[in-house]
Order: sequence, then structure tokens, then C-alpha cells
Amino acid sequence: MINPGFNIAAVERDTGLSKDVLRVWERRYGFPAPARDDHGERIYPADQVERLRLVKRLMDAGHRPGKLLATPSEELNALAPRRPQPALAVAGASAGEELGDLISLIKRHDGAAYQEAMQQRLARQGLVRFVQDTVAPLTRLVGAAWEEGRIEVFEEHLFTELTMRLLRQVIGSLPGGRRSPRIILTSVPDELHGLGLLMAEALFALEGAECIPLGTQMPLLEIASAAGAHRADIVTLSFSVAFPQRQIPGLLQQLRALLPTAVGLWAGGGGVRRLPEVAGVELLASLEQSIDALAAWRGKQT
Amino acid sequence: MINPGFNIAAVERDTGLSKDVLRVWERRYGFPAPARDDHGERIYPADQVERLRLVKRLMDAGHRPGKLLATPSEELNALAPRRPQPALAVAGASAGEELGDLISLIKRHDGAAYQEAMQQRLARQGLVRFVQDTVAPLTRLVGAAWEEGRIEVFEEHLFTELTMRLLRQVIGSLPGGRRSPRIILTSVPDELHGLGLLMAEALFALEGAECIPLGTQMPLLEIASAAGAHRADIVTLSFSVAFPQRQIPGLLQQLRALLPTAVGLWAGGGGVRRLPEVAGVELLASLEQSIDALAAWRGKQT
DNA sequence: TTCTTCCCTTTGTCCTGGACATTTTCGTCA
DNA sequence: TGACGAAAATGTCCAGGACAAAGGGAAGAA
Repeated sequence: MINPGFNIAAVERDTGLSKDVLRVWERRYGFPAPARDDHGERIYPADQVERLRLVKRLMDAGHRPGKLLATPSEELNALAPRRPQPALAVAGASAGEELGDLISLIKRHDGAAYQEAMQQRLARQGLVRFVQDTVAPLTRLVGAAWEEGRIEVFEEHLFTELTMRLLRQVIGSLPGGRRSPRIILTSVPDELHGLGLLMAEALFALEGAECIPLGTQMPLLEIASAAGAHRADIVTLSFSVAFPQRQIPGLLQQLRALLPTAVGLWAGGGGVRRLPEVAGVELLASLEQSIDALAAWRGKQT
Repeated sequence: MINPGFNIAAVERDTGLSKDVLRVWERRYGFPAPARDDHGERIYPADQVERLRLVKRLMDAGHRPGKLLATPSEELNALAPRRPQPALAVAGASAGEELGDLISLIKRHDGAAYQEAMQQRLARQGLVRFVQDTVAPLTRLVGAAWEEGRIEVFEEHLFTELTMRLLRQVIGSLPGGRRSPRIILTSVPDELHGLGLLMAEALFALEGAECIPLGTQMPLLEIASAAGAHRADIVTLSFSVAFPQRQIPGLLQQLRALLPTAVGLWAGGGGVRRLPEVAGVELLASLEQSIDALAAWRGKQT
């Protein structure tokens, strides 16, 4: 048994493309073209799975599947990102270069050196500026690199893991302060990016809020229960750019309906940046705005 | 728009039951019985989603869906767990009680007190015993409580998040040592429990191994790439008890085929405890066994 | 020319109902 | 009592149809 191939469930797991999509692509575009086993069930060879993952990545970068699936494999690898490069809003070119150096460390798979360099930046900049001027733009850079295929999934995972460790460590060492308001931080199911939550938590905690980190992927009904049990003042959700945009307004409305009106609902992260207003929900397009929102909340409490 | 209800995708997200299962249950058992919108699509009211989650939990505890779905809602809540209670293999009753106290803190939603208590235990026991005698049994206790419905999802999330923070903090403060072997720690897609990985990492790191934490949910092909790029000696996967057991042998075989033979493949966690042998894969039924495996590996390298 | 509006195309998701492998349960026989 | 085989229970897969939402492009207005 050298290479038994992947069944449709395994491909769904590995690519993130639903079974429905895999079947409808096959029907419409003729790709993927899996073999069949004795029972007529699809068996995907590894190279097709590989190509599907590439297609998925290019789609996340703005390409259309119809074109991609009609393109020969060799040309796919050469495709440039279609989305315009977000201008690196970093103070000065040298800062941008420094961030690039940090990514180089990840790409050299030198975790220890990366951690050390980040520790230094933290000590130099202080927590607020570290989060805003290092972690946040770095996350965007990694996202951009991912879209262009300049970074591997496992490199992105390593980056995320090491960065989250650092942030958690810092948060753990913050002194207790006013401890108000009480803010629950979490994300909805299928949204597994927790770095944005940690950045927000760091800033909130520094401002003296009581943060209740529930990790990622909380069912909506559970979020509502948690808000009650913890007597939370605010629930903060994070949506990454990778999260399907069109689902977000519905999710927010649904959760808004489940929460008492007295409880604030805030949503942040790259996924909400280009979102229309949602009634009763505070959209945080940036980390600065998170801090402002906290100040505004305190003002309203008189 | 008070309560628009959940569509089938939202229910899949919130309950973890696949669309196929939701539809086939409706066809066979008459539950769930969602309303339909104008377009004939299923709209699940919140109370049915709630019941589905309860059913799912009882199924994880060993019940059969056919019976559960034929049982009136009121009786469901009274159902006791069917699986025999795993005997608490803790040294002495007092230790068991202490662990119970820790869980009480979580159930009282007092994160700060929990963290403090855990810090104290860590200082008292030292890292190895803390992991083996506190964190591991505590995780099992939480799992048991979850199966019996004595703990909410969000409480379990809080427990996980706070405990992971503590472990990561400790790992971060460990001194660099021999830095060999190089061990990648991660989990497969759909396996999002990372606490077991952290426990293993803590022990490995303490023994002087170079740990490369990639977080959870790595596609198999990416794990193979990562092993090459990091020149890993060993890949360690973690499977929780909640992970569908029957998928595990196939996954391990598949990954084994993707990895060079020189690279060791270890699998641990509650999910592998009752698993048959898999060729070329080291199954770690306990944390002690992890340490033994590391020693054995070093012996083999002469 | 540039911007808005409308329409066609593309694409993802949902539907029905059938089939079957696998696991569990249960009755029967040694 | 224990082994074994039949029957029931259960999850996953399949085909192919339908439709709404988003994207893209053409036509008309400023």
C-alpha cells in the first residue's frame, strides 16, 4: 500500500473545499478528475490534491475558479496575485525592511532567532507600539506573502504559534488594574485565527479591562451563555480576511439577537474592514479603533 | 427580525453534525424537523439546535442516535453517561479533591483564581509532575465532566485557554539545552485540541529536545513539507478522545507514506489509547511513554 | 472619458432520494 | 457461557437538478 489516495472527505479536510464544491467542479470543469474505487467512490491522487490547494490559494487572492481550472498546471504556479498590494503603511522604509527580516527568520525556520528578535522589539517599543507597529503589520505581511505563495502553510503556522506565545506571555505578566469592563474575546466556529484576538486582548488588558479569553470557535449559543455566566459587558469577535465575508453580517445579526441589549457586541479583524454597518454591532476596522471604542464605552457609563 | 433561525450550514458549524447526517436523521427519525423558507430550504429554530447539541454530547458519551432521537426532550437531560467512569488514577483522594477544587474555580468563572492556584501547584510540583499529576488528570476530569453535561462548552474553553497559557509560558522560560532531536508537534485537520501537544512539548523540551510547535490542524501534505524543511527527526501528532477513532489508522498510514522512513512518526493523546498497532508508527498511550520513547530514540542513535 | 445601471454568467450551496459499507445488536447453536 | 451469523442501525457517498448571490461586462448618462 504505497499511496492509497485521498477520499472526498480527506480532500475536504486538507483543502477546505466542501464536498459539494469538489463534485460540482468535477461536473462543470472536468477538474478534479479523481479515480474511482470498486464502489464508484472518488479517489483523489496526491497531485490533484496539491493542485486543488494551489487553486484555493489563488482564489483567496481574488482569482476566479473557472479560469484557474481551465489553466494548465505549469502556468498556475506563475500566476501573480491579482489583488492590489496593500501599501505598507509603516513609518519609513527601514521599518518595513526590519519586518521583512523577521519574516526571513521564519522562512529560514529559525524559531529561536525569531523569538529573540521579537522580544527585543517588544522591549524597545513597549506593548502598545509593539502590537500596533510590529505584530499587526507583520500579520498583514504574512497574509500577503501567503496569498502570493511566498510562504508555506507550516511557516505561517510557526509564525502564528510563536507570536501568540509571546503575546500571551506578555498579557500574563500585566498587573491587575481596574478590571472593568468585562470583555469576552472569542471567534465563531470555522474561524480559527486567534492572533487578532490576542492583539486586542493585549491592548484591552493594558487599558485595565477584565479580559475573558475563550479561545476560538465558540458556537453562537455558547457565546450567549458565556456572556450571561461571566456577566460580560462586551463580547468581542474576530474575523480574519480568510473568513467568508458574506456570512459575517448574518452571524452578527444572529448573535446580536441572542445577546441582551445591554451587552455590547464588537467585531474586529481584517474580515470586517469592508463590511457595511450592522445594527447594534460595533465594527472595529483597526486596533486604534478598539482602544477608542473602549474609551467611548467608558464615557457612556458616566 | 427577532430570530431568523439557523440554516443547515450554521447548524453544521454549531453542532458539528454534517449536513448529510442532519438530513438523513430528518428522513429516518423525524428529528430535527426544521421549518422551510420560501425556497424550500431548512430553517432550524434555536431550540432544535440546542437539542441537537445535547444529542451530540450524549452520543459522544456512548448513546445511540436512534434511541436518543426517539426520546422526549425532558428525559434527555436526565440521561446519565453510559460509558464506565474511568477510575481516577490519582495518588490519594486528597489529590483528586484538589483537582476538583480547580474545576470549581473554572465553574465559578474565576479565571484569575484558577491561574493563581495553578501557578502555585506548578511551583510546588515542578514541571514534570505538574504536567503528569495536575494538567493531565485535570484534562481528563474536564473531559468526563463534559460528557456528563456538568460543564459548559465555554467553561471548557476557558479552562483550555488558561491552561495552555500557563504551559506555554513555562516552555518559553526553559533554558536551551542539547536541542536534539528535532521534534515537530502538530495535529491533523479537524483535530483542534492542542493541550495534549503542549503537555508533550513541555516534557520533550525539558529533556532537551528541539521542539517545533506548529499549532493544530496541519494538512497532511504540509506536515510532510514541514518535516523536510525543518530537518525534523520526529513528527508527533495528537488525537483527542473526541476525534473519530476509525479515521486515525488511515490518517497515520497516509502520513507515514508521505514521510521519509528516517523520520519517526509518533501519535499520542486519548484517541490512540485503544488503537491497534500501525506499522511504522509509535503509539504513545501516556505521557510517561512519551518520555520513554524519547529515551529509546536516543539509544538507537548510538 | 468616466461613472452608473442593468443584465447575463459564474459559482456556491441546497435539495431529493437512492445505495452501500461498516458497526452494533441480537438470536441461535455448540 | 461463548462463538457465530443474520439483521438492524448508521454514517457517508453519489447523481443531477435548482436557484440566489456575486461578478463582470455592456450600454447609456454625465
